[in-house]
Amino acid sequence: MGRTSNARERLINSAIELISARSYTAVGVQELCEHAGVKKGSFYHFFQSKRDLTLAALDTVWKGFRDQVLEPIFNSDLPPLEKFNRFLDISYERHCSTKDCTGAMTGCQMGNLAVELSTQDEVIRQRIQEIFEQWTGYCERVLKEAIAAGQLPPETDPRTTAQAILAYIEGILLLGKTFNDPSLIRRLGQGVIQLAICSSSNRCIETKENTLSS
Amino acid sequence: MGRTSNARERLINSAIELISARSYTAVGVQELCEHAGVKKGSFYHFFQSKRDLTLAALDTVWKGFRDQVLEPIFNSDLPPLEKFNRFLDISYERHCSTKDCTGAMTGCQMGNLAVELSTQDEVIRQRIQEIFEQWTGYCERVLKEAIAAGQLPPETDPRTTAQAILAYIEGILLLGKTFNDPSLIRRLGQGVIQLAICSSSNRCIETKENTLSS
DNA sequence: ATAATATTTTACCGACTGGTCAAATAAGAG
DNA sequence: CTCTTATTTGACCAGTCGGTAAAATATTAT
Repeated sequence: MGRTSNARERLINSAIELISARSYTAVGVQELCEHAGVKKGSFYHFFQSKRDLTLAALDTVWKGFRDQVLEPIFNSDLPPLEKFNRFLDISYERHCSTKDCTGAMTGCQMGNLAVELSTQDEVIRQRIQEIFEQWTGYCERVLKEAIAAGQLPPETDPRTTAQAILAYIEGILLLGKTFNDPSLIRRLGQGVIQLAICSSSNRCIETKENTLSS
Repeated sequence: MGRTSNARERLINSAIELISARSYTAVGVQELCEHAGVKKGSFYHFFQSKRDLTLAALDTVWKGFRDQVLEPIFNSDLPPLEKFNRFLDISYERHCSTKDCTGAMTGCQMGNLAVELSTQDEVIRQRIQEIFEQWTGYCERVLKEAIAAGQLPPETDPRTTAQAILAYIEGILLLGKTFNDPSLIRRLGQGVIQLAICSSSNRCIETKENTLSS
């Protein structure tokens, strides 16, 4: 009963677009409403607070990223370690197109929020921590595949290595944003495989084939 | 002639403390003034704008970091690659002590500002870009030392590798902040040397000695 | 057609935003 | 001691912040 509306979805989409382009604090509820074509009273009909909308936007971003990027790549039949290269190729394309549209490389939507809000909003921090843990879960499974396939030494610690890879990716996006230059994803992305090799031993171990060539 | 004052320095110190703990936008001019014991009129006697103070704070942070951390370590007589491990040890200690004091790991002061403001303030973005370029300059020199000492393959590209290392460090600090857990610096920091090895060739090359052991 | 309800609208709140200005004041140099 | 100048002070600005409350309005299920 009662009427229906997509204002909630419009608000979430506006939040993703505006906050990604600028920052959480730099975008106000008023601007969010104007961009979504929603009056402020309606905003607070659908969300308890600006933070609440941000949490919803965060979930939407994560779901989209997981379903459209992570799942297709990490469930594909590519050789395990090749999946990281494929991931970086997709990331490069995505960040190029947003830079072509807006003039600026915006970096990682989740990493941006984490940096801005982790010390200020414990709920948001924990949500992003959960997301990053799921994120590394995908990497971890691929690393185990690679170990099973003999492409990584059996002493490799999949969990730590997965975290190292995520850290490296986030760092690349941070640097790319700072330099406003997506090509850093290309240049630095090549090193991501090195992070996997030899991670638990200090000696370097030969890989069986040239599985690392892009 | 006329009186003297350290209000300018007090404002810079307050900016470093408050903005590092929260964020640029989350800290207002009013709060900055109260924390520094300065009236707002004085603020605008010393600085043209909030952004101006932030640029001054950025310079102070960078100078301190360079003089107290980078220079002592990278100009020391440690084996070249060992310098990165030493750097990470110091970083770990620093982030632990700020977490013990404030309850939160705050991450990289410069990286935080870069993430928050790169898309919004071109002047600040460029300043941080310059800082990061100097930062990588230190890494680059160490990598060249290591190549000369035969600890890295001669095909190593020092510039790209230096950027990769900075990206990895920034990523570790981002993840550490998100998880509010400085121990990530320890756990993930071990991988930093892997980034240097084999970075330009796709084959893994044996290091001459166990120069990488911590 | 109507009743129940989901949505929209409008007006409003106190607090705070970054920034301005001119007058008051204190301290250095001569 | 005085003159000059750097600093301090407090009042003020328009605009925005996140959030509230209640009445008006559609809309859907019956």
